[in-house]
This record gives sequence, C-alpha cells and structure tokens, in this order.
Amino acid sequence: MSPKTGSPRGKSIIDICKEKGIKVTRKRGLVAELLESSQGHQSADAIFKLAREKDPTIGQATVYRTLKLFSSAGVIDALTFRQDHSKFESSLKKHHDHLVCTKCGRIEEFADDELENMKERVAKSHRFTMESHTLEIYGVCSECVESGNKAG
Amino acid sequence: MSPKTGSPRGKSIIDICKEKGIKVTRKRGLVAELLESSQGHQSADAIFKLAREKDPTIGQATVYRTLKLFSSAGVIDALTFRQDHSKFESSLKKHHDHLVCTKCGRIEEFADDELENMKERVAKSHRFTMESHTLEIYGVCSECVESGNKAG
DNA sequence: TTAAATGCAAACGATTTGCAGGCGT
DNA sequence: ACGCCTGCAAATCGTTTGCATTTAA
Repeated sequence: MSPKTGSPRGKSIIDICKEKGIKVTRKRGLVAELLESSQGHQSADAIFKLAREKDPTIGQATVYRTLKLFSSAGVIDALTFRQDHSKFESSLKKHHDHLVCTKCGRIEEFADDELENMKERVAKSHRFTMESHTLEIYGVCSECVESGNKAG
Repeated sequence: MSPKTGSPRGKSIIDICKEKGIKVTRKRGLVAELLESSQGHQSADAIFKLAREKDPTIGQATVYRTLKLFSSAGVIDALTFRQDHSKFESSLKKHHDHLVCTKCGRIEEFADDELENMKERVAKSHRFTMESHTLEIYGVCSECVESGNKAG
C-alpha cells in the first residue's frame, strides 16, 4: 500500500523534480503522490478531488498548475483519449496513422500494414474486440530539424 | 478505423449519409464538402470559419451538430491529438500503450517491443525525430463481450 | 403540414488567469 | 525580505443546448 507504487528503481516523481530543479512543495508532493499511487489515467478533476480529500485546503488551480508543470517537465504524460477538442477527417479514406510535428504542427499521414497487423495481434492477445485505433507519433519533422525551428 | 466499412473511393460523405438514411441538407452538404476538400485534421472551429466563407448564414451550432452527426454515423473520424482534457500518468513507468474498452471505459495497458520497433521504423522512414508516441486501441473487452454489456 | 433543421445567444464544463495574501528559504 | 506558491473567483475556450423560426419532404 506504499504510495511509491509504480516507480521503477525507487525513483519517484519528486526525485525527478528535484533533479530537474523544480521546487517541490507540500501541495506538489501530494499531487505527485496521488499520481503514483493511483492507477494512472486520472483526469485533472479526479486528481483534484482526491487531493481535496487529503488536503481540503488545496485549490483547483494549484492542481491544474502542478499537472501542467509536471507534464511540461516530462515527469508525467498527458494522455488524450477520444474526447472533445477533436479534429475531423473523412473516414472514407483508408485507415492511416499520424506523425505530428511538435515544432510546426504539421500532421503527416502514413499507413503501414505491418503495424496494423500488429495492432490486431495485440488486441487479440488481450481478448479485445477491436473497433478502432489511433496511433500518433510526435516528433520533429525533417524540415524543422533542418531549419532549426525553435518554435513549439 | 475498424474494418473500413468497405467504402470504395468515389463514394462521398454525402453518398454514405444517404445510404444510412441521414438527411442531407444544403448546410450539411457544405460541411461534408469542406471535410472532403480540406486536408483533413481541421478543428471544428476551423471548419466553421471555412463554412462561413461559403455561406455567411451558417451557424456555429449547425457545424458542430453536423460534425457530431457525421462522427457518430461513422462517416468521419474525430481525432484527438495531444491537447487538453487529458488524463495523466507518471512517465516514470516503462512506455506502454492503451486498450480502451468502449463499453465499460476500463483502460488496460500493454507494452510490446515489436510494436515499438515498428514505430521507430516508421518515424525514421519519414525522417521524423521521434519524441513520443501514443497508441490507443478502442474496442470491447472480454468481460463486456461476455456480459453483453450494452452501455457505452 | 409537420417534423426536422437551423441561428442565435445563453449555458456549460474544463481549464486558465489576475490578483491579493502566504509560505518557504 | 523576497519571490515563488497558492486560493479564490472571474475569465476564457471549445462545445452544447433552449427556443423561436425556417425549411424541405
């Protein structure tokens, strides 16, 4: 039942924050602890509610700011499951996945049969009846690498 | 997405709508046209602005309602690139992807080295400097299949 | 004619921000 | 003491909804 669940080699979010020079306050520590002890995949609001249980004085803004801080420091991942704020494209085209350039924002499409087969294989091995899937690869496109684009 | 509802090119969004018994009005036709002519990956607001250029009387709600209609009819895909409305998890754990049950909402994690290698390969072949990636497989988990869970 | 579609504006939920006060170093 | 951290509430953003009106079969 240790709150340290899920941290390989005993390194915690807090440890990494310290290494990166991010000040760790009590409130931030609480958020970090909740992130580690929960099963993950918690919404910001869910984490806020959990935090409130342990510290009724913590504010919503603090939780949101902390999550953003951790996230931009690369200490946690922000996952976006299919929800709002979407972009739309015709589904009549053949299935494809996306390469998203984090510098210029350009979105490139690709299709890869081998990859598709592998997804099927994974779904099957987990006894999932697959309905759909999305794969996004984030990175820097060759043009931005060449132009030294610093934006983003 | 899933077994692409066998839609030969040449079939338009409007064709499919008619086949599915969705009434196609002038406004809906305009939205469909924009979806097809644009490069895809347009936000709802961007599509609204494009639509306004061609028909200054079209309302925002109509565009949003139409996108939602098309989307739930499976005629278009709603893609969510990394943005807001996220769920968070520690990034200290080994990289993994997610199986999302569309019935019960449960999220299962998996890691697959072969899949990872394939992502690297794809990124490399597109000359992308990969920073991160997310793969979500949507479907029905074995428990929901067995229990005949109709929710979702 | 009659239900469905639409525009407008208000409502909404999630997130962000301005600001005054608090805390840790 | 100083500046970052925080709580609160108001602001913002994208999206949805209520309602009166228009449209099209």
